[in-house]
Amino acid sequence: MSTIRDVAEAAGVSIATVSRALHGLPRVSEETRRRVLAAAAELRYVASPSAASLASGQTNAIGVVAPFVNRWYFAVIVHSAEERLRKAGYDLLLYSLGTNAHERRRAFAGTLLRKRVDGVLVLGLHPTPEEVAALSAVGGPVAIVGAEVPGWASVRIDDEAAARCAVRHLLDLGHRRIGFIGGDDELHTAMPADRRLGYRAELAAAGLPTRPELEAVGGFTVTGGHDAAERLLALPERPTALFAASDEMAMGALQAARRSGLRVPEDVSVIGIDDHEMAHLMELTTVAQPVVAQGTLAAEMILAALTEPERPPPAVTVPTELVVRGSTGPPPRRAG
Amino acid sequence: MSTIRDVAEAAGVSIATVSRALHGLPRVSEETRRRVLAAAAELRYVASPSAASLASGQTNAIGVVAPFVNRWYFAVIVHSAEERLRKAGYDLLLYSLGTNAHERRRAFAGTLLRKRVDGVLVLGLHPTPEEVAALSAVGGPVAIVGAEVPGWASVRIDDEAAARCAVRHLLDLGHRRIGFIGGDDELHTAMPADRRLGYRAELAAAGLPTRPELEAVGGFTVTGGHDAAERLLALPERPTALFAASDEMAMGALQAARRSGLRVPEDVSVIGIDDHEMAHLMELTTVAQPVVAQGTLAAEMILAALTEPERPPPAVTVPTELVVRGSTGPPPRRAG
DNA sequence: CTGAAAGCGCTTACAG
DNA sequence: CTGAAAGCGCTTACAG
Repeated sequence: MSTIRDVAEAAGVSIATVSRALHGLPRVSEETRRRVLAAAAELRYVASPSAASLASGQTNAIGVVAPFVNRWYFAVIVHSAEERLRKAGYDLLLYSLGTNAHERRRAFAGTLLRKRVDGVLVLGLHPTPEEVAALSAVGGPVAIVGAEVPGWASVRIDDEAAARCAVRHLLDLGHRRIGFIGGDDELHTAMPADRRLGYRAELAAAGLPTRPELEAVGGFTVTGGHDAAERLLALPERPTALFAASDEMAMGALQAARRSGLRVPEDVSVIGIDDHEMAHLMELTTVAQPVVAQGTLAAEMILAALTEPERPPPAVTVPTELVVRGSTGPPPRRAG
Repeated sequence: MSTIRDVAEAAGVSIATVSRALHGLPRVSEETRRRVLAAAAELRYVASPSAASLASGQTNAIGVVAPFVNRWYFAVIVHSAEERLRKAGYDLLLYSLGTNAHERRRAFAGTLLRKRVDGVLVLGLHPTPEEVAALSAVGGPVAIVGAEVPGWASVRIDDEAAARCAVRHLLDLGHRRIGFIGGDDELHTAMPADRRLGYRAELAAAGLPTRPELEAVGGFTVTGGHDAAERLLALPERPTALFAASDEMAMGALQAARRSGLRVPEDVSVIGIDDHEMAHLMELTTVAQPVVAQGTLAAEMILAALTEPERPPPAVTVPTELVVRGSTGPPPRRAG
């Protein structure tokens, strides 16, 4: 492994000049720059990131903190953010916390990230005020996807509006008994109450009461959605439609309906949020959100903050859109 | 941000002693160690990874090179590998190459990874001999998932055997006209010819000829699988069963069949490979592979190689298993 | 335009 | 058990 010293010798200049030439800094003659680049290429020189970081105070790496990467939404965001950051010359350090409270604490306390990254991207987590303070103390800019945090750059959808849009679609079709499958609000791991609030608000706007027995917990997983739907569909007064706070839960609901011998949408309608890559396949009606764009945008927010630290961090809300497919229709006659 | 010097002063010792105490090295008195740990905690000291790397020659980071992270198989492996590596104190640097040949070259040339990681995990790629040589020159141990490379640790399934198992299942049910949906062998991005070879071999073993018109390219995506199936199902002599080299392509095939007005499995059977998390949901028969386990195992292989560099790298083949669900059945009467 | 030198914050023989 | 010192490989004022 060659070092900057080897390159300097080969090019017949000092290491300072090598550093300048390689970084494209001014005040290096074209002739010298050429010699240095040739020598570096010849020796297959790659600068040591550790040494460069130590000397410059920059790591050229961004940390991504997410609860999972093995779930569609997070995987897509990580992928698109990585692509954007790589293009700007940054590495991506992955911190997937799982449901491990200990890891979560370590990550947010800064133990994991301090002195290691120039900025942080937080995905799908609602940090507590203490966590926000701790992560902010890490030093670099922070951007968050899926929530809004004062002082941080953020990009997200309007969760309440998305939920209202879904419920309105069902109301427009004539449904009046609409079940809700939400996440587990205890965990603070994903958008918490907003989608539930939207569900209730839209019902209220239509003059319909909120019925606790129509709300179930699906934990944002396919299986959780299935089980929640199973319970809702076994109710004496069966709902004619189910609104799930994510497509994965909605897919589970689709399966539960089929297994209960119910036809979709003739007997029961199902709608989700996301526009998961499989939603099309399953003919699932959903409120689509731009996932790739959110990852790219968040990455760009960090890059911008790195360049212009004094700019106030932007808080962007990206639009959602109702995508009607085959899983929603009018309620069955006898129920309507 | 406090440095080791601050801790040394607070504890009244030298920085050398602080370093030893913090690393749990011997030859530090209990009393001193306690003082150092207390001072470090008090100051919220976190060692600079850059400085530590520069001085020790170790980065405590592992690079993961994969074509995608936004596909189920890769996302699951990255997640499980990260979990295992984190536990051992290693960071995970993500390099998702996409289909970008330029990025692929950079990654394998070592430009991206040299001096940056202690080891490399390669996922779902079949590196060329030159790439193998280049990545090996990066220095640390390399483990690969999904292929076997001389000199590298590896974990994978027997792709040919898995394919034969799937085809045998269809043959046992009585199918004789079996279509194949494979990846794009040009790309070298995933398991290339092995699953196709298994398909042909099992047909041959049953005394059936290989028919080019029954083989289609699905590119390992849902959409690609859909389109490939559409073409196969439009054949004058329609196949009674489709074997897709991945579950995602099989799911696309399921949809294509449905759209063509064909019932599954009454009119056409469909089988995949993977046991994707949605396979259960779609009642898809498949040859299951242990994905989480492969990620964990590969991570452990790297950790082991880091500890005992002289040990010859292991090459492990993990077992697959036929999971029969609702998407396969006997061929329709008139065709059998 | 170029170089000598200080310094980034650690680890690690070496000496005691 | 502990410390002084060298050294890891860069970047960056500073001087010329």
